[in-house]
Amino acid sequence: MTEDVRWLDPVEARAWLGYRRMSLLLGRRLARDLAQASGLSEADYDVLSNLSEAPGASIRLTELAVHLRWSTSRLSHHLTRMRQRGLVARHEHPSDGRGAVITLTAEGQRTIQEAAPGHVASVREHFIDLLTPEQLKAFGDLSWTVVERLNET
Amino acid sequence: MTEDVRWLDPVEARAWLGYRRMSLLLGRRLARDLAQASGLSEADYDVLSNLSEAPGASIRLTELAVHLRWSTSRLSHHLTRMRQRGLVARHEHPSDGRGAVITLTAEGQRTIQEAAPGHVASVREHFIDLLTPEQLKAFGDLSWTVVERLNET
DNA sequence: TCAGCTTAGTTGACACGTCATCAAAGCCCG
DNA sequence: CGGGCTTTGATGACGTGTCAACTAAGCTGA
Repeated sequence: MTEDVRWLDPVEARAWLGYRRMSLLLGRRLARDLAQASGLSEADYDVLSNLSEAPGASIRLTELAVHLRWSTSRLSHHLTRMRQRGLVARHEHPSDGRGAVITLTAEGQRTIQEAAPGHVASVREHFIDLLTPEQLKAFGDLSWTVVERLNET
Repeated sequence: MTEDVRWLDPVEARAWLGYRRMSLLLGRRLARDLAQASGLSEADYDVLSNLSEAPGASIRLTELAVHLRWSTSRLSHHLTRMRQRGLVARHEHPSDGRGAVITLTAEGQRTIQEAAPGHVASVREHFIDLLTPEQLKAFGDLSWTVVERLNET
């Protein structure tokens, strides 16, 4: 039982720790900004913005889950909470008796419209505007490489 | 009340969506791998590895929280759960009556040692080994730029 | 000394995400 | 048609992270 583990070299370790720390701090910060400004969580924001881009602000639950890369379980739980807050509504599907069609309520519509400018500003302040165009391009390439690999399995 | 929001241009939007998606998928995947291989969460792993690097595998709670960039509340909750599983122990501080000193138990020691090789392999498989040395360097620079900015406030 | 401020850590309530399990409806093929 | 397989979505249990409130101990200066 010999040790043949390839530990991370300094450059790799710096990148990995940088990722972990950025992820932790950036997520915390954006979540806080968003919650204080509009009472939404990042999850709420993602649901609402996806919904508002759907034709008719209306989408099948499973389809929304696919767009978000969420499990249907997660989405179902989350929609229950959002529905209780009046941000979304659930309707029966006209032809599929199992189906749930989700729509944006007027309040959900208003909430996302009011939240978006501040959220984009926050994303700019803490991420986008700190990077050069070259860095943004490189980061886009890199992140989608990782994502595509994860999508395979 | 005119709209002067600077929305994201295509390059920016690609980088931001790439980050969000990578964060979601990579976190989910690594958490799953780690949990299946060793029954640890990423949070557990971070606590144990920080603890094992501390002199005497022993550290003050607040100091550990600073290293991890966690709130003391989060750490206190988490240590309660980890202590119930026998991974860590809590002792009184010799000179500060308020103090909690955290140590790694033998089982915690063994668990982190067994978990580490697989976790590093997983990090390599889904992240590090997908990138060129230049990309790793660039990503390290970029992520620490973001982190340093977040540390300021 | 001791009153008031600060620091260490705990706790409870709540939102969140995962997994496993389930019921109901749709589908497909004999 | 009808029996099984699949798909949709809901649900309960559980571990996690946040915020606010709190206790207790240490510290500081009149």
